[in-house]
Amino acid sequence: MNIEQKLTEKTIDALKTLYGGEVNTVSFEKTNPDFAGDYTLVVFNFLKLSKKKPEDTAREIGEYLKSNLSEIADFNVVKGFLNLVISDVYWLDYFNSLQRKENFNQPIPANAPVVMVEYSSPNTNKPLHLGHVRNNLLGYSVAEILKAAGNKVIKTNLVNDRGIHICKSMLAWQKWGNGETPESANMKGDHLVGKYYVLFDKHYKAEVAHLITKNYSEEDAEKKAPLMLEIKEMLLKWEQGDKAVRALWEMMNGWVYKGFEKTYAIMGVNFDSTYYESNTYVLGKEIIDDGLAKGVFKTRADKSVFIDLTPDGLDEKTLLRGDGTSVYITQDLGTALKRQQEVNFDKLIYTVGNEQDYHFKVLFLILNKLGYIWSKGLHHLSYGMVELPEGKMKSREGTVVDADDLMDEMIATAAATTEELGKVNDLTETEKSELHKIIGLGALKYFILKVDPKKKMLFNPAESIDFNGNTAPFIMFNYVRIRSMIAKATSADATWQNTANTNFAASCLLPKEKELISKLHSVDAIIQQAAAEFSPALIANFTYDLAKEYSQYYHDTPILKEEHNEIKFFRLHLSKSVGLVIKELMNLLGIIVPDKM
RNA sequence: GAUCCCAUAGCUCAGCUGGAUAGAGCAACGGUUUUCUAAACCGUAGGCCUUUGGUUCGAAUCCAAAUGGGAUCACCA
Repeated sequence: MNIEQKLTEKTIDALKTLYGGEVNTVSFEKTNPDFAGDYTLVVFNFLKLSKKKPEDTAREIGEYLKSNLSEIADFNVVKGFLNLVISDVYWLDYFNSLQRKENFNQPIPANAPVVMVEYSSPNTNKPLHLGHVRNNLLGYSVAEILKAAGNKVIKTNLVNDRGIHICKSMLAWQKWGNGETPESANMKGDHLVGKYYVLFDKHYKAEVAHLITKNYSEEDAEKKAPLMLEIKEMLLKWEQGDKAVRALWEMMNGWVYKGFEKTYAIMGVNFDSTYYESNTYVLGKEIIDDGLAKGVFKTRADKSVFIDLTPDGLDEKTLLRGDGTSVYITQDLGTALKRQQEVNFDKLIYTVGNEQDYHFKVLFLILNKLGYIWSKGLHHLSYGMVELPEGKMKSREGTVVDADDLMDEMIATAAATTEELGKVNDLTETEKSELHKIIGLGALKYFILKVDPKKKMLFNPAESIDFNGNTAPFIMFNYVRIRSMIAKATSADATWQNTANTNFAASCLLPKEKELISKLHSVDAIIQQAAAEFSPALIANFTYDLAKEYSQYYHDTPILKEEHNEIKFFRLHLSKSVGLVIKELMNLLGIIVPDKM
């Protein structure tokens, strides 16, 4: 039982003994740094029970706790706030018992909940941009956090590899590509395909403009433009399985996959399974029949199937076209059912931007109405858009920040900064470039993940991402100092590692040391909270706080230079623990920490 | 027209399950290095927590409205 649970339990006892009150739960908070103490109980809520002044109530509870809990060294009362001072002995004992494991990926019990995390879900007509980067980093990190919190996690990707937008780049390449390939163009496959997607749009817009000069309405021009007609025909051929179209489709998608693989590899994300919409888009018919049989869905005169959600404050939603073909939501219904049948998940997390809030609301509601109990386990991890100073990114208007370019720039900046500081000249070129990658990508990942996923975030390309302050390089820097110090200590005298801290006098514990131990004490709770809220930002901000505390400690406190071995060894052990925790928490964000920098 | 989301320092963000004097980083200004990695540390300055009303012993936090910003409401995905 940890100290918070003990406090809660004894406080409930205190209220019963002192005032005869039955209370189910009380909550403590960390004492405000301006006051003496570790935990604070706000007693205003108990005045009805005590029928006494706040100060008296607080004092009486304080006295009860002090005499019934050996961990409490002292207490003080300020107005209605009861500040409890936990004894140094408790913190030191806790630290001694803390056998911090090397990483959080402990064996997961066989009966652990199965959680599927879907993320990335790219279109195969253009390269990934900053918006996708946020999606990928979030999905990957949330999956890792869920693992650390004791879940069986399956990372999954749903690739949008078909549809009219895919045909656009295909047609453009066919018309104007002259057989260009990624090799001949010396270009990543996804970028090459993206080039033709943009090219299509350019020609298409020209056609539309031309038709408008011939007195077509804008709407008509968009529909009648020759390229639009060709595209529709191509899509139809694709659906009919036309050999030539399919071959072109497979070739160009192949290019894109090769490109994506590279991007994923450098980004450091991965998947346990991948679904392709070209396979899943026909799914869902089963569900349609089921819904019709249950009377949840209805049929219109033209044979299209829909559900009336107006009683739920939503609209009518079409689920199947009149010609019997699937729409987006049909496929999602089918894919959800298929996944449930295949992996029997307890939870399925969809990492998708908040522009699709309505879609997922409808999707979950429909599954619920169909009586699928498992639909309660579905969750839309809805994240905010990444905006540029001039607004939202738009692929077609070219106002996107390309993922590959951005990562390259980050690595280049990291390289320049590292060279300038010149602290790692003993590394080989290979080691150096690996280090630049770790620092540059770490900075980018941290920059994105430290923001609450639910909120939109702003990225200003003109201002480069910081390497100082609340950043990954700062956190890494503290880790590296610890590593360096420990290496020195060990090469001088390795015995410290085997020395327990049992002889260390609690009276020597510095306030900062107590704070650091208290911080380590709350790591597990933070991980659980981050898992419950699907929020890597909580991990990021906690890790920064820890690193900052440590940085101050490191600055103010002699460690290697401490003369008394007992104290020196304790400080080394404390530093080592902080280092391990930093490493583990950063890994949950998908960030690697270097040994030198 | 309807629904949903957002508003905290010059900028980017924490804090939001109600609690004490609202915190970081960047940018600005000043200081710290013969001593464990200065990508650091310390200090100064910077706030009507968009506004108004309500609930409460107590509101940045909960509720309502207003204002401003964003998104969504396809037989598109």
